[in-house]
Parts: sequence; C-alpha cells; structure tokens
Amino acid sequence: MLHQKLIDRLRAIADLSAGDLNILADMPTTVKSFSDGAYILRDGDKSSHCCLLLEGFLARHKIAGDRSQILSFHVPGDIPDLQTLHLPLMDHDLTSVGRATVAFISHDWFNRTLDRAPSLAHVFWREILIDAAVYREWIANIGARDAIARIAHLICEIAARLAAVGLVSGNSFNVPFTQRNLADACGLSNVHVNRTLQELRTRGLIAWEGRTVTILKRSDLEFVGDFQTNYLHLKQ
Amino acid sequence: MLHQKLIDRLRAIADLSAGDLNILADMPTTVKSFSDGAYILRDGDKSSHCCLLLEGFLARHKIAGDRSQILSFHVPGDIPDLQTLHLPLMDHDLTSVGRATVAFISHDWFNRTLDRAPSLAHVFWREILIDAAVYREWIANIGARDAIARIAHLICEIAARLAAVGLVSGNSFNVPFTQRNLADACGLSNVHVNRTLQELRTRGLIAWEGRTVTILKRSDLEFVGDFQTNYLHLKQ
DNA sequence: CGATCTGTTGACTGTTATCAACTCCGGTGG
DNA sequence: CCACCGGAGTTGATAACAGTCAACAGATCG
Repeated sequence: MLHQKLIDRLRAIADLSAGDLNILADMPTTVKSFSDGAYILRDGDKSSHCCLLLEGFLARHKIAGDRSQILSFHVPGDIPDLQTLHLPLMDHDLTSVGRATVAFISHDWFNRTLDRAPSLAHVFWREILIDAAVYREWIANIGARDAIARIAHLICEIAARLAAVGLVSGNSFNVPFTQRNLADACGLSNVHVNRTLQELRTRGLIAWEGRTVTILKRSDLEFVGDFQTNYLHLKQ
Repeated sequence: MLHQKLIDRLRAIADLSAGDLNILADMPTTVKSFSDGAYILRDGDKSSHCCLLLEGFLARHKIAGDRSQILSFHVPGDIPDLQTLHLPLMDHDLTSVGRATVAFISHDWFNRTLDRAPSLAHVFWREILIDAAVYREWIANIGARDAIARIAHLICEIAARLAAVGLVSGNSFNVPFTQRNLADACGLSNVHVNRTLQELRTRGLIAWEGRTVTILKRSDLEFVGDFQTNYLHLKQ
C-alpha cells in the first residue's frame, strides 16, 4: 500500500483505530519524484500542502552566516512540513538528500479530516511534537557533545527511526548521506567528519561502505553517542 | 489582569476574538512561586498541567554527557510545557532562572476548552509550532555560528520576545541570566562567554550591568548575530 | 569519457576549552 | 556588626579539539 510507511510510522508512536486506518487509506495524494538536492520547499514559501515522504530522505536546512546548517533528516513515513498546517510560512528550506519520492496532501484535506477524527488528530499532533523533541535533542547534541559523540548519536537516531518503519535489516541500513551532509548536520567540518568516521570504524563500532551503514557494536556506539531512545517517544 | 502577559503573547502571534478573550479571562489557575534554580518539571515526569509563566524566567535543560545544555529560555506569557498536552512524558527538565511566578492550568481544562474553541486551539497550536521554530534557529545558532554571533543572536532573540510582551523599555530589559546560563545555552564555556561579552561591550553594541541589558546599536548587534525576526513568526 | 563530486590525507592554524587564581558582591550566621 | 562563605565575574597561561587549505585518488554521473 502506498501509505504503508506513514502507517508504520504512526503505529510506532501511537495506536491507530480501524477508523483511522480507513481514513488514511482514502487519503488523496499527488506523488512526485525528486533528484538529489532538489528543493521541495524554500525559506519564505507559503505552503498549502504537506508532503509525506514515501521513499528516500529529506533534510531541513537553514543558512546561518556563510554556512548551511541541517536541522533535521527525514525518513520514509515522515511528514516534514506538517507544521505548515498552522504555520504556513516556511522559515527554512526542505530538500531531498539523494533521490526521493514524495506524496503531497492538501491542507484542506488535513483540516477537514482532522476536525472530524479527533483520535487521528491526536496522533498527528503527537508526531509534530516528537519532531520538536528531536530538535531539542539536536540542540543538546551539537551544543554539548564532542565530534565523535555527535556522529555516533546521529547514526543511532537514524537507525532507530529507520527501524521504526522497517528499513533496517539485521544491523544494516542504507542512507545517501555524504560526509558533507553529516558535517552540516553536526556543526563540524567535512574533514573532521571524515576523521571521526574513521575513528568509529577503527574502534569497530560501525562499518560505512558506500551507502550502507552497519552498526557493529550497538551498545558501545550508543554509549559513545550518549544515546537514549526516550526522546523519540516510540511506543514501548 | 492575571493573564495579561499570556494575552500579550498570543496577540503578538495571532488575532484573538472577543470570545477567545472571555475564555482566557475565565481560565482557572493555581499560582505558585519559585526561587532561583527550582525544578518545575523533571525529565521523566508525566505531566497533567501546563504552566503559564507570569513573572521571571524559565529554562529547559537537558543533560548531555557531563554537561547541562539549555534548550530554550522562556519569558512571561510563555507556556513552556504546552506540548505535554499531547506528549505528557517529559524528556528534559524545566527550571526557574531567578525567581519566577507560574500559573498552573490543568490539561483537562485545556482539552475541554480547545475542543470547543477551534480558533483558540489554532492560536495555541501556532504558539507550540513557533516554539519548534525557535528550536530550529537554536540548532543553526549553535551549529553554524561562532561565539560572538551566538551570544549576539541570543540577546536579540530575548529582546524581541520580551518586547512582544511589553517588557522592554527603551532599549533596556532585565534578565537574571548568569554567564554560565549563557554558556549552557550557547554551547560555550563560561570563560569564553565572559570574553565574548567583553568584546560586545568594547564594540559598543551592548551594555550589561547586573541584570540590566541595554542594546546600544541594535542594527549592528543584529548584523553580528545574523539575526532576523522571521523565525519568531510575530504578526506584522 | 571527461567532469564533477566524494572521500582521504597531511600540514598548519585558530577558536575555544580547561585550569587556576583572584576580586567583588550579597547573604548568612555567629 | 562583622567574619565568613559561596556564587559570579574576570584574567592569564596552556592545551586540545576542530577548522582551513591544499592536493590527490577513486567513484559517479551525465
């Protein structure tokens, strides 16, 4: 089913009733594909749709001074601009990282539907609030941890979020992130990210070959990254 | 009126109808005072009330490794745990910075009221989404700007948010923040914050005497801090 | 198949952290 | 009333982590 990843995602954070599932099954969407680095939304845009990520990865960006800071990564099942429902004016960019497939859903449909389905509205609000919880953790990650912990933490987070929508097999998952992407996300230089990844590899914590990341020593990696899952607010 | 700062705050981000104002006037609260550094909520707490800050300042904290990272500051009129309505489990601490007066409002009242007053619900959701927008800006601030820009940016933000609730007179306002607070907020050491503040003073951008901050050259300070108000999503 | 992007490495630089000492101040208790 | 204490701000010296610059190899893509 087209929206399976969305359902996986929402089920990871809340219970969905049969009615909720029916509503989601009938959700009208327009699907569009994007190549690497394409803009889905730009800073200053006024939005009338939300975009559900079906396949691939998206990132929110912000230009600060002469640097581009990545504010969050998004995995399939995420709706990275859900906030535009009540805050339509974008204050950052939303782009693809690698090729991505996105389903657009109109604000009108959302507003009409969520008015009539309070339980589903609750789930979506929960989703949007978890988005903010992740921001908080990123502030702590960038502000308080050293380079190796930042990268380890980010890897753990992506792994946990991908696992929630069934995109981790064994201890491996695929991501299109370049070292520059990681640098922009963690507030580091690309050169330093390179050396930090080597450190993680030589410590035997991860393997990162091409687009495939493998977590070799999960608990050690989580320790290095000071990672706990509570902020993701996953069920159980 | 008791909730005037809340009304000021909400009016700064949206229009309030007469009906909305009536509802807010009848909002049942329990008022409580806190001394400096008191915990209002702790990481792991399950919340059944929201707290409206009437007077003073609050901060959200998170322990990351061996450091304490401040995630946000809150000014009168803010409800720093509004997200607990749909995400009751706290993933961070909420404490006072200096003496603070807080009004507690039950989740029950909020849920009952917002169900019946969609326009007011919209305003509160807007408020919560602006909270997330501020987090995004903080990620960019800490991740992409150097020390002097981080501090300048933070001062501009606090000034703008205080101004929105009428707590700036001329170019001056009062804050109880220590240099250690600023350090924890900006991901810097207290020693470096001290030197950076001296730099801002010698450049003639600010005066900071005791608890009183004066912005001497507003546009220069905003330039140094790479500050634009758009992310605060204030009306106008 | 050439151009560009990405990853890698080395050398050097620089911003910021750490450590330590000292002052100033307000509050507290003897 | 004053001595004392702890918190806050300040300064200097030193160290460490991370950035910058430059060059090159390999991969990828049009």
